Amino acid sequence: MPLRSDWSEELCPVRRGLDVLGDPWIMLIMRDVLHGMTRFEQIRDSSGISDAVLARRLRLLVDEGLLRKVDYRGDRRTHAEYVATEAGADLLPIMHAVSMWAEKHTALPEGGGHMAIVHESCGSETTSADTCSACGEPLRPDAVSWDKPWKHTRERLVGATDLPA
Amino acid sequence: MPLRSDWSEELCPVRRGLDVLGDPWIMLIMRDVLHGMTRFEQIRDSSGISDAVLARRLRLLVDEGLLRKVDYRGDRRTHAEYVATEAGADLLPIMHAVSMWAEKHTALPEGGGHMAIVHESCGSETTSADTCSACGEPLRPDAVSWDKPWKHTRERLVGATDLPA
DNA sequence: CACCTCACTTGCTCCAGGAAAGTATGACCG
DNA sequence: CGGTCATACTTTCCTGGAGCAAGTGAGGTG
Repeated sequence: MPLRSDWSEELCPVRRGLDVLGDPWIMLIMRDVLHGMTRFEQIRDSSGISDAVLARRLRLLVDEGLLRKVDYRGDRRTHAEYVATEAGADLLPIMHAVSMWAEKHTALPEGGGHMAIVHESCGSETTSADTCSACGEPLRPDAVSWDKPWKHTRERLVGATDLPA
Repeated sequence: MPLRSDWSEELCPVRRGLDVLGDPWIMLIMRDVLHGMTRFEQIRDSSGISDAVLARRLRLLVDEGLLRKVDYRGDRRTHAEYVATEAGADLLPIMHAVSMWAEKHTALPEGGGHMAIVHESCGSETTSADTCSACGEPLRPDAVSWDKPWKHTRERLVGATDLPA
């Protein structure tokens, strides 16, 4: 990745992973995409990223194979959309792990609350990042909801769409 | 954290987590510390970080409560040492998740190989980031080894040392 | 007391980030 | 068929952190 020294050839997989993920915006963009926010302006408004940086990151994510850009026929015109590939959807366990770490080790701000990660297949909250702690099944994105009490929403995620619609 | 816009007050826990973790060096430093590399020069030489950036990151990590700085009486003089707190040791599932993602979705470089994460309590490799997929126990850092075939080593991690030695 | 090691700090240049404004494309509107 | 609007960027400008290299200061050593 051109934003920093290139770690894609490192032998340690943690370091190779950080070559892509060691940037605060990457994960935030992918979080939005997995919540069904696929359009440029949706992601920008949701994450607060600047136009220039968002454009660069989206290009990077497409190059790295985490996102796929598709032209989507909306109500009255075609939009550009970014959807997660399997590599992108597979960031979900990392997001869960980050979320669980933050809930345990950062101060809950005013008005916040515990975000439960719910495995819709079995209906239970999971305490593991990658495997449902209740039923033992692997957590697939399209079977997971994030329950956000501060927004009074329970949002179902969307999975990979490797095949064009 | 002063390196970027402050996200510590965000309601979304993913974003609060990225306030600390959205930097490539943080995770790399913590990886080294969990491998028992606790001294300034060890971390610098292992990770390739520059002196100035390492010093700033160590200060940040101490401020954020992921590391604790201790003066350690060595062979002939006292050294500064950085050891993981519980908050620091709890990054382990995130590292595992990053490692597993990278092994699945990045190209293995020349001379590389699969890094197995071994739960020493039961002797099995785990495929889950936070819970041993073989025996179901939570993965504690001091019961985990990383098997690195390219170095022909199997390195036992060290856990949190919240109480001064 | 000159010298060494360790853990930083300082200075310098360069490039990425953030904010705001500009632009290209296509759609719809009269 | 020209004007306006929405969308998805690109460009410009400024500031600040990254990376490199050299310096500094506190202990300990011969």
